[in-house]
Amino acid sequence: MSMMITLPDGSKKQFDAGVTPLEVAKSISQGLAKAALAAKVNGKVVDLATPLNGDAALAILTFDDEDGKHVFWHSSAHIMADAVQHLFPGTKFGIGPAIKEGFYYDFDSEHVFTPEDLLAIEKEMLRIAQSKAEFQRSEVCREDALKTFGNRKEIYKVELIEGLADDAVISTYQVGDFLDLCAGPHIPSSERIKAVKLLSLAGAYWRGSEKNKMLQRIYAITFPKKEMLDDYLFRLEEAKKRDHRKIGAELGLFTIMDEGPGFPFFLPKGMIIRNELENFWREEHGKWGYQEIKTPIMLNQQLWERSGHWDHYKENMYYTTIDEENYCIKPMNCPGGMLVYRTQMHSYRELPIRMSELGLVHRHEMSGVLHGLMRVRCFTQDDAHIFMLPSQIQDEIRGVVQLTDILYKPFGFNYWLEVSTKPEKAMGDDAIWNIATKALCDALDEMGRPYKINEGDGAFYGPKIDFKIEDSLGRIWQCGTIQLDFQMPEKFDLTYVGEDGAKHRPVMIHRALFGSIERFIGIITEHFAGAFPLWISPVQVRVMNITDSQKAYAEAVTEQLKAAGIRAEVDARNEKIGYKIREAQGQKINYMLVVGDKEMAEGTVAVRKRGEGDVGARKVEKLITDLLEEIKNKAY
RNA sequence: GCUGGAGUAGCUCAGUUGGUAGAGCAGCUGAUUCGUAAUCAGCAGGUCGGGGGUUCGAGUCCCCCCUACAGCUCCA
Repeated sequence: MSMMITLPDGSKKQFDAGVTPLEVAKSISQGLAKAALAAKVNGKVVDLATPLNGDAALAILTFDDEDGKHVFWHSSAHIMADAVQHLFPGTKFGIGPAIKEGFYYDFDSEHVFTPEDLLAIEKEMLRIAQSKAEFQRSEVCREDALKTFGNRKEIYKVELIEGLADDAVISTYQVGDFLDLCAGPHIPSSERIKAVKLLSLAGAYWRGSEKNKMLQRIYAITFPKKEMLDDYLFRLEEAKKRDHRKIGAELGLFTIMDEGPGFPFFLPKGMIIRNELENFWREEHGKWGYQEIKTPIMLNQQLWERSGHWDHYKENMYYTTIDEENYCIKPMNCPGGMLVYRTQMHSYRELPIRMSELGLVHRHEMSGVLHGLMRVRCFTQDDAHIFMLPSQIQDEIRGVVQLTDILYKPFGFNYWLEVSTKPEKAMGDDAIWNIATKALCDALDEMGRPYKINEGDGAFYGPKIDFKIEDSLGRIWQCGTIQLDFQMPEKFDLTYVGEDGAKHRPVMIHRALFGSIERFIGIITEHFAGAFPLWISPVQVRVMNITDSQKAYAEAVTEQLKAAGIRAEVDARNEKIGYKIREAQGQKINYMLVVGDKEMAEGTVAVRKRGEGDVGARKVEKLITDLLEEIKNKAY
C-alpha cells in the first residue's frame, strides 16, 4: 500500500503506508529531520513517530514555528516534572502546559521550593535531557487510567481524568521515570533540549480558583541551542529597561509612595504628557461632536443602589458618611452622566447626544494586583456616554471605533479588538444581551474589522468591545472599551420624545478610548521606552553651552524657543559638553542644541537629534519653524 | 486577598559567627573653561520599612504589621 504525501514545500511524493513524519523528514533533508520537533498532519499537530495512513498534507515543525515551540516546551514541562520527582519524592503533580514563552508545572509538595532548589532542578533537567530519554505514548481506558494514577495518589490527575468526556481518548506519556496524563504530542527524545533556565517560582490555585488549594508553580524555559537561551535572557533584560515604572522614576514622570498604595502622584514632567494627551483628546472629541461635562467624585449611596453598582460592585467601592448620610466615591462615571441626561427633556431630533467626561474614579483593587500606572486604585477614564435611537447604534459604534483609531494613530503601536459577552454576574436577561452583543459584532463585521470573542468577559451591565495592547513584558492590557448598555437607561428611566410625541427609551453606549489616562501613559512610556515623540515629550529641547563665555547666548536661545511655545531648558552649568550630552541623552530629550563660539558668532545652534546624532548647524529661526512643524504633525 | 522571595543614603548596591553603619552615582562647595555619552578635590547625607521581643549589646536572631516585586485570582 502506498499513499501520497503533500510535503512542506507543497510538492507531492509517494510513500509506503505507515511511514512516520520523521522518516519523511529524513527523506527530504537530514538537517530538517535533526531540527524536527513534531509534525502537522492535515493541520493537526502530532508526534514525529505517528504512523501515517492514507494521503495527507504534512508540515514538519521546528523551533521556528509557534506550534513547534509549543510542543518543545510542553515536553520540557514533563522533563521538569521528572526532575522534581527525582529530587522531591512524594510531590503530587498538577498541570504543566506550554505558555507563550516557555512553560510551567504546578506541584503540590510538603517541601517549599527555594531558589537553590530551582538550580538543583535545572541541573537534574539537563542531566535527564542528556540521557536521551524518549517520550512513549500509550492509550489507556478510563478504568486503567484511574487505577494507575489513583495508586500513585495523584489526586489532581484523577480529578482531570474524571472530568474528561465519556468518548475521550485517554493517553499517557512516559519519559524517564515520569508518567503523565497527557494528550501530547511530544518531541521524540529529551536530547533535543540543550539549554534550561528556571525563571520563577509562584503560587497558583489549582484550576485557577481561589477556593482550591494553592500549588507551587515553577516557570521555566528551554531551548534547542545554548545561544538561544543567552539571547532570550538578553531580551528579557532589555524588556526590563523599558518598564514604565523604571522609566517613570528616571525621567521624573510619576511616583507612588507608601502613603498611598495604588494612588499615583504625577510629577511636573508626567503632567506635561498628561496634559498633551488630554489636549489632543479634547481637540478630537470636539471635532466628533462631543460635549464635555464633569460630574462629582462622590454621590450618595441611594444613587449607587439605583444604578446597580451597590449590588454588583460594592466590594470595590470606597465609602464615607456625611451628615449621617452614606456616600460612595465613584468607581465609574455613568450614574453621574445619567443624572445629567435627566436634567432636561430630550427630543429625537437631538440624538445622538455624545457626552464626554475625563472622570476621576476610585476602585478598591486587591493589594496584589497593583502595578505601576497600569493597575491603580484611582484613575481618570476618558469616558463618554452616547445616548441614541436604536437605529443609530451601528453608526455610533463605527464612529467610536474610527475615533479610537485616530487617537491611537500618533503612537504607532499594535492593538487588537476583542468582543466580550455576558458574564455570570450580570443584569438583564439573555434576550437583550444577545441583541446588544449582535449589534457590536455587526458593526465590526460591517467595517471589516477582525476581532476575538471573549465569552463571559463583559461588564455586568452589557457586552463590550475592548482594545488590547501588549506591554514591554508581554502582559496584555485593555485600553479602549466600548460598552453597549441597555440597563442604565432603564434604571434611570431615561426618555426622549419621539416623532410620535410619545416617550421612548434611548440606547446608550458607554465608552473610553485611552481607557485610563494613567494606564495609557504607562503603555506609551514602554512603547517608546521613554523616548517620546516631540509633541508629547516633557522636555523637547535642551540648550548647552561649551564654556561660560556662551552662557548668555545659550540662555537667550532658550528664551527664544520658549517664547515660540517650545518646551526648552538650558544646561549652563560649568561642565564638560560630553557630560551634558550624556545626561540629556539619559533624559531622552529630543533635541540637544550645542552652542560654542562658532555658533554664537553665526547666530546658529549645532543640532543633535535623539537617536540620530549630530545633524548639523541651523539658524535658530529655522529650527523653531521646523520644530513647530514636527510638533503639529505628531510624528513618531 | 493568596503563595514566594525582598526592603540598608535620592538611586544602584556592600555589610563576616550579633560588637561604633560603607562604596559608587546623584546633591552641595571649590578648582578647572573644556566641541558631542562620566574633569578633579572636599563636604554633607541613614531611628538600617514600622512596631514588639530575645540579648550586656540587634542592620544581623524571633513574632506581628506595612510596602514594592513575581505569579495566581480579579480588572481600565
